[in-house]
Amino acid sequence: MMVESASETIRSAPSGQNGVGSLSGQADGGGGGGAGAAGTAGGGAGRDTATGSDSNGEMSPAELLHFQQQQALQVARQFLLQQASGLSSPGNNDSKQSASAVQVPVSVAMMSPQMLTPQQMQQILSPPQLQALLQQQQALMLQQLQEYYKKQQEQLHLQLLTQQQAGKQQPKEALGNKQLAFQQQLLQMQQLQQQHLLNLQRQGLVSLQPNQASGPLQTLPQAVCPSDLPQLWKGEGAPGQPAEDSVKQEGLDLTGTATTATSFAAAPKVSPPLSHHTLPNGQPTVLTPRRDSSSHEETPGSHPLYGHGECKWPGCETLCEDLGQFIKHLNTEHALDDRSTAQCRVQMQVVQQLEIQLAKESERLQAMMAHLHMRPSEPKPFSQPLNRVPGSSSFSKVTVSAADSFPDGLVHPPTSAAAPVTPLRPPGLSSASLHSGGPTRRRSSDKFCSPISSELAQNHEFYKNADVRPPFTYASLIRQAILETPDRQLTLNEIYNWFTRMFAYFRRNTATWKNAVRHNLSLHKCFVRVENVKGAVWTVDEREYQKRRPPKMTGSPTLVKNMISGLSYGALNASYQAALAESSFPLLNSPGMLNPGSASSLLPLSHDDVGAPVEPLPSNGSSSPPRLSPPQYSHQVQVKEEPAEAEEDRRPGPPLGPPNPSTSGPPEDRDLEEELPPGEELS
DNA sequence: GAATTCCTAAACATGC
DNA sequence: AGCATGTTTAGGAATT
Repeated sequence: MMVESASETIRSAPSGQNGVGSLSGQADGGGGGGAGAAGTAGGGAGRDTATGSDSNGEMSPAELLHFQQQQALQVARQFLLQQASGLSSPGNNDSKQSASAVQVPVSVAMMSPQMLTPQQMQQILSPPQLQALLQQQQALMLQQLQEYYKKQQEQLHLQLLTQQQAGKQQPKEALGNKQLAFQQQLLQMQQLQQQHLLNLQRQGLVSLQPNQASGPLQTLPQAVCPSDLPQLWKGEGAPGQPAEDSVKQEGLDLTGTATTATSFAAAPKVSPPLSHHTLPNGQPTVLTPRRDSSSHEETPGSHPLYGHGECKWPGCETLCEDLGQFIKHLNTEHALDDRSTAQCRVQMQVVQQLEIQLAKESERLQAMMAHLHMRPSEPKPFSQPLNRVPGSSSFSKVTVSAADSFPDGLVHPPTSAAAPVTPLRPPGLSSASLHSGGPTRRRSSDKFCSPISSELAQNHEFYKNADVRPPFTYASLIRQAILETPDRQLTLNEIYNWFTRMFAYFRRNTATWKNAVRHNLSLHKCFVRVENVKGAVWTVDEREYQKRRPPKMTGSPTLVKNMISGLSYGALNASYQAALAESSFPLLNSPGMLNPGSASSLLPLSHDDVGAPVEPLPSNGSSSPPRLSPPQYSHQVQVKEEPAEAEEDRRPGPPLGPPNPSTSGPPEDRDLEEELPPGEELS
């Protein structure tokens, strides 16, 4: 009877899982995105008319972003095609051909609505290739724009001077407008760069790409918001419409353009780091083309912006009978003007978004593969993007450790009783399984409390950022939390904090797991409540904890099997959900599961990710953390082996700990623990 | 099928 | 009253 009502509430509670809810919410957004895709066609169809541009302008930011992302995907797709066919094509191509080959994707982005999924893309195209392409495109466009703006600035300056001297009646306004437009361009460009930088920062890219990040962009204070984009597109939606109009509309908030100009003038610094990349086909990056028309005019028989009798300029599908006509069209309609540059700018952002997305997905994929024991046949392709994107280091961390531990399977050799898992043990997860959620079982590591510390150490970043349920029992987690502190005692609230700090999973459904924590604290004898100066604290009675560990399961094949399968599914499920969410609406879902505390965690993470793989950093790592600082230390303890972890379990008191806990901590507890260590399963 | 473990939910008590 | 903290009970699920 009571069960009924209880089960009802239970049902309602879990079903309200935030993650799912948000995901579905975003899925709805995806529907909107689909509409945005439809808007692609609509925009293309209506492009000929001014109303078409207006309809474009009606797209919501979300739709627009989705739309742009689709464009970006097409970019990659196009590039794939080129890679597959174009590169091996007749030898009539010279470097120019390769140059144009690079530009094709950009310009063809709007072409076909159907496209490859990011996953498909990644399967075919190696991330470094795609990345090189994207970066090169950015560099190209950036450089073009920069040169253009420079010239414009000079011209404007000259004009301004001459006009001021000659007389100022009617030209004043026009000039003002133009200057305004120019300044607007600069500002927008700057904002775009800024946004890119922010994106990178959010993803942790910056820390690993000091070259790019060290540009003048950092000094820019404000970022462009997605809502700016519709305006942008609106402005360029109507080919015939002077771009100035669109610029005028938004020219009001122009301020401080002087600094804008100067900062922008320094922008070229951004491109050099990019320009060193070579094309996937080995051709060096082309830096010279200043206007697409000139650089392509010599292209024999084809033009990257021309295909199927249509102009492939984004948003333009003008029919051109032959190449000559197209060239004319290109020079007239898509000359180097505000509109074209604006379009270029948008495209640039699309590419940037794609780049970020690609990095994310690559990480995710590798994490998935790591969990599934599908060792990437070619780790190399992923290594680069991964290095570039330490941001979501949760995955890169797993990835890295996976790569390290896979070859030998010894990095984290089965410690103690958990040994049987060896053959199938997931790289980053030494002995436990992941659960996507719910009451599913089984938290293996509880049986072998020792592994949990190393487990956590190894996958600290993963658990911290991925919304994946840790494979440990509440009891073991609580114990771990307590033992991690120098004095091995925590208040309830501190335990809570430890949970939320260490596991993204516990950042939601707080009522549930907090209740469980309290329940466990009360239920298990191994947790002893001690009245302390600061109130009640909880300690671990190690003897009791050992006692309650049944010696079973040490080699149970079935359990191990279940464990593994559970892991695979759990990890896959969680990652997949996250991937779905993010891949579908990367621009829309920000605060998602990977983000909690992102700002605070990103910086150290990126750094760690770089060093983690090789860093031995054996014993001190997990045991030395000063109070309340586990996040900084733990995941580096990569190679910590059974002795280390056993030791840690035995005496979680860090090196620096012994002095104070010996006196401050609950005496009885300490005694117990120090006498007990031999009982650890390391035997 | 029983025993055990773990998880989740909930009711209740207590103190601030 | 509201909240945090503890305690206890109950039931479901998985495993042995």
